[in-house]
Amino acid sequence: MTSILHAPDANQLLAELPEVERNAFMADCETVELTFGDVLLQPTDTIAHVYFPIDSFISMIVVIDNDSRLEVAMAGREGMLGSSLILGVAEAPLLALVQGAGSAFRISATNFQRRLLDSPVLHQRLNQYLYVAMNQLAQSTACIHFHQIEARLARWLLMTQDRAGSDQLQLTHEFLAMMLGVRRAGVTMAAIALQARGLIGYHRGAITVLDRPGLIEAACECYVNDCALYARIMRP
Amino acid sequence: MTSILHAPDANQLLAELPEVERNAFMADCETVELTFGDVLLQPTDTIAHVYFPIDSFISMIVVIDNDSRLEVAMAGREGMLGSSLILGVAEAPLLALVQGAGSAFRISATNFQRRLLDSPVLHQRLNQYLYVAMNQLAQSTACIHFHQIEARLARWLLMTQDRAGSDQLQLTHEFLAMMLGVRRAGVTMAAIALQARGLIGYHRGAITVLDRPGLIEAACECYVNDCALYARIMRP
DNA sequence: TGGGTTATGTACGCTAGCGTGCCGACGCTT
DNA sequence: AAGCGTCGGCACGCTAGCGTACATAACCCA
Repeated sequence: MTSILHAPDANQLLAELPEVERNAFMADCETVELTFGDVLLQPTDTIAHVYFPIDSFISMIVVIDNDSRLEVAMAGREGMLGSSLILGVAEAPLLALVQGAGSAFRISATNFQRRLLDSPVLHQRLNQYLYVAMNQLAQSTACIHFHQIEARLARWLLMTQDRAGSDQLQLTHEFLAMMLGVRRAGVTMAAIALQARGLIGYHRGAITVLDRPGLIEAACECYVNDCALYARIMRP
Repeated sequence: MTSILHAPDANQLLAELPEVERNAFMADCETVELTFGDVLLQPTDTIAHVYFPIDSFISMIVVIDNDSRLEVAMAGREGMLGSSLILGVAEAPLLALVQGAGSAFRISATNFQRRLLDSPVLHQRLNQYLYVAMNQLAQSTACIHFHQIEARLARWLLMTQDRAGSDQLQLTHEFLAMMLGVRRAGVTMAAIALQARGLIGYHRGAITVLDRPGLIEAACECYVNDCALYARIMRP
């Protein structure tokens, strides 16, 4: 158990807990495989399980006006799905879609809430995560409003690369368009521009990050701001 | 004390607590007057006081790229300022600006945290509020991205009217432009359109809501969605 | 009463991104 | 090897909103 959690691909919310609490928590967890495209939660669903991704990652998406979609948050090994249960609310606010296949720890809602009560250290760490997520959500709102597609795409690819732990990403322009809330043709234009600058390469549903520092340069500052906020709050 | 809290203009997060908890909480509160334009918190400030508006209200604003601003949340008598302390994080994520002058209950950060520990009922209610605020923030992100200025302006006026408790609002187009993250001239166009439909009237910094149902019609659905969410979670 | 300040109306050219639709190229399947 | 579905490139006209700037009008104070 301990070995898994100390592995580079363990979930970061759990990995840094004191060993006693971690073992207790893990005893209630099972490891599940998530497949690309799985819908884990729909808005207003009752949350049955909480997920802690290991090498998978999940997109949280707002559905508005029946057919518009926009990704507003992402959870990979640095985060979790089902965070409203930390607040004691068992309702899902957003559409949760598996965006990167892989494994995750899963715990039932009732066991999760019991563990929260048992372990103030866990509770406090998850509260801090919630603060970070909320803050990032607010910053994202402004990012999505003010920044251009090309910079937003660059930021999105960086965030995805971090969570996928690979510089090869399986994504179509169509899918990216839904995430960013823009036209598919708009993504194509932005991708062409990034490719022309030698930052990425792509071919039929596979994007490769070629120049990560360059991509950070091309992205808006929101990417580094997000990273800095997480680091500041989660690793004091 | 009780009379104040049962008055129609008491803070709704506190008013519905059991009497014992409410009295204990109120003992640590003082009533303060907030003036239009006061900056109560800057991003990364340490939170010294938590505010529960009575007839005042506060805008929470993201500052990005040094000079762009965008309001992402509002707290009036239905809400509070300093909610990250509910999570045990004493850092302010956003710029908090007094947008409607009036009074508020104020409690020090340390007393607030003590009261949270003492009163699970209070803690739970504030957790629910945090869920609502987070959910509204996510919906707002999509609203700001997809909806047009005119509909967003209508929504914003309705939200402000609810919190001001008056159909007379003291606002310039300039100020509205900052809130909505658009040009002043864009606000003028939208205001002209709403006025032409007989929904509002205005004159040099004062806007009057003339036809509230019509304004709800003109606003995007986000307004009624927000109200419904608050009602569903906060008054079961 | 007059001069400055503030709020609003309006106009100009410009750009990002929209909705749509079509075409070609790739690659999987049979 | 042929056929079909998927993916990406591109082009069309269009719109919302931008940045900027200037003009009018109301109000405030001296």
